[in-house]
Amino acid sequence: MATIKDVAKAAGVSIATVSRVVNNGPKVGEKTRQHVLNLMAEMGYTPNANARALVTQKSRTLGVVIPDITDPFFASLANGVEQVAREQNMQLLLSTSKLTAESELEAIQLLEQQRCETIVAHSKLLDDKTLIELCQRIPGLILIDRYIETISARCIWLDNIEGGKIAARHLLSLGHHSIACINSHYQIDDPKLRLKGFNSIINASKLTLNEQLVESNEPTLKGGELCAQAILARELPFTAVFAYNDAMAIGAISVFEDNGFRVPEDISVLGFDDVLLSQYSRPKLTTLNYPINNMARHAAFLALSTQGHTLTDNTPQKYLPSLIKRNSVVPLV
Amino acid sequence: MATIKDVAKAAGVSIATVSRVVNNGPKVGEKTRQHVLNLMAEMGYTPNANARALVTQKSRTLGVVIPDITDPFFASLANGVEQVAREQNMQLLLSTSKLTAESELEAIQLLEQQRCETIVAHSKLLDDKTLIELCQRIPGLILIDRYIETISARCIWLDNIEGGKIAARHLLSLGHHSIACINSHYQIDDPKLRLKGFNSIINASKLTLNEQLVESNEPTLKGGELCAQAILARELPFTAVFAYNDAMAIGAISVFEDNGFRVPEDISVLGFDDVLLSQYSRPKLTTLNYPINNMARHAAFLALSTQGHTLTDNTPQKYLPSLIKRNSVVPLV
DNA sequence: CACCAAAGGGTAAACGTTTACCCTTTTTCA
DNA sequence: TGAAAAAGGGTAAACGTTTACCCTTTGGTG
Repeated sequence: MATIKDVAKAAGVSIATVSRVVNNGPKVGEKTRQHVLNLMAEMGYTPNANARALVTQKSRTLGVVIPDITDPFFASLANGVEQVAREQNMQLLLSTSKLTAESELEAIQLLEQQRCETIVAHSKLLDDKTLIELCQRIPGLILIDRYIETISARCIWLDNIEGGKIAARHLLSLGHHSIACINSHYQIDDPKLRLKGFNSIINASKLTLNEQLVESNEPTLKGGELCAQAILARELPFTAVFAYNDAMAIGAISVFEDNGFRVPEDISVLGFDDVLLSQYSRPKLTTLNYPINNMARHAAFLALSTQGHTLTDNTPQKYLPSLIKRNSVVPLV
Repeated sequence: MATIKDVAKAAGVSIATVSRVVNNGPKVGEKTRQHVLNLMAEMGYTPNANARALVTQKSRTLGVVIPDITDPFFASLANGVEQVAREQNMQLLLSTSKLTAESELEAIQLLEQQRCETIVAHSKLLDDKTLIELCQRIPGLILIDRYIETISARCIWLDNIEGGKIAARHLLSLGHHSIACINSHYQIDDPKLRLKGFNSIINASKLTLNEQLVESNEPTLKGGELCAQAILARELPFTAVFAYNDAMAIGAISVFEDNGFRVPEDISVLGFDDVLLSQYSRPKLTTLNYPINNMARHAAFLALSTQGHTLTDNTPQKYLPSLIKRNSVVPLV
């Protein structure tokens, strides 16, 4: 592979000159510039980003850590960071973590080795202490979907409690009083917080959530199906369901319909996340929008500004989900 | 950020020794190793991947070019490459291209600059000539979802014609004779080839495809809806639909149902791609599986072997879609 | 015509590693 | 006991760039 030296030699100039034409620098005459440009094209010269990064101390690289690109939610997250990378003429380095603390740590460290100028990490399993240390050591590290008070300036998160409240208010306002909950059984805060918010509103209106109508499973289509079956098996009356996410909601809907219930006529189903899926389902899903793409963009910018690249605006780092009304939730008649 | 020199100085050894402990090299005594290890941890030392890449001439980096991570099909592609990266202890560099030739070229060049050891590129818009040149210059470049005869050894592609044939045979075998086609209007080969294969089987059984029942639009949910509306507007009888992809199929289904047709009872709908979506839809989609994840893995391995990393097996590089029977297609009664 | 500035371009150090080669100390074994 | 081999560790070049600093030529100004 041709290096700057090869080009310099071929052109009969110094490497400094070649470097200047590559970077559109000053101090190079028009004929020389053209001459060098021609030779570069001819020789197929491409600057070596590693060497550049080494000498300039800037990798022009943005890292992102997620568990799974295949999950539309995380794809959307990665997409947000990618957009910023593109706008800033940077590259996206993607590191995936398995669902273990060690794996998350490793993913972050790999990105650190690459000297990413900035890292947006979705870490649910690493403990606060480790994350705090990491943030101290890595200036451009931003945590997304996580809130740690000590380093809140480095966090971008969604208010899950408020999400649960919004859901409860909406269902209540439509006259639903017997509501089932289909939750994730993952050992992270999100499911607990959403249920907590939901419960608080239910209680505030002198109602109680029937424990028998709350089921947990993995946050997937299959998990949703299993929860729905379990709930149906109890043979208790209910008119609405608050699901942990859209995939579970869709799984539940299919079970309801297979059992002769119509959605939304017999049972209203409220999702969470507003992933693409929710627009493809029948009926189209009423859900809570999780502005993950915007949050990811924000995280990326924040990370850049931490490095002094851009000036930091002061948009609050706590986001709120918003209700998207489609067709899976209707008023109780 | 601490460098190897800092650690060496603190430990009172040479940088060579530190380098050896970092790389688990030989020629370093147990006490020295421990001593250095402790200091590294204490100082928060992390090796600089750029410097390493420069001196070893290996970036341990795998690049992938796709138009959009958010599209489940491409997410699956990226996922395949990512799996290989993980297995090989390498990093994934993701570069997205807009739907223009220049943008695709730029995305590849960006990855080339990073000296990715291999690049898996999904390029539909770049012309053959440019791609051939690129393959000549970049040893680890592999083209996925594209077939160019001159460089077929560098291509991994799906047999779209055969896909169309499989679809036609299946529908015909179930007794469907009046079949509508909902196609993509993108100016790439895939839609044409699928229709060509489809047509060839139809003709072979002395039937003809009614031109009035063929509609094209963008390969999305919306596009599928528009096609379905256009076809319905013609008021011609048909009992089955062959859609370009699952998204279009789902869009079409929703239009059919909104117009009082039941799927599959009144109209059978056959999709293509077998993305996650197809399992989430109601009815679950009968579709052709596009083994993109495997193809991407294969591409990544192929790219690595081109570099002499692994030995190349001789799996054929042309893949065939396979029929996945779910619930959107039934025999004509 | 002398002087100076501007324009064009070269030299070499530095970035953080790896590794071939060399040197010293310790161990092994005849 | 002595020599050779093994073990442990150091020196310095090289990877491909960028950039501060320096030098030479040209042209303009008084």
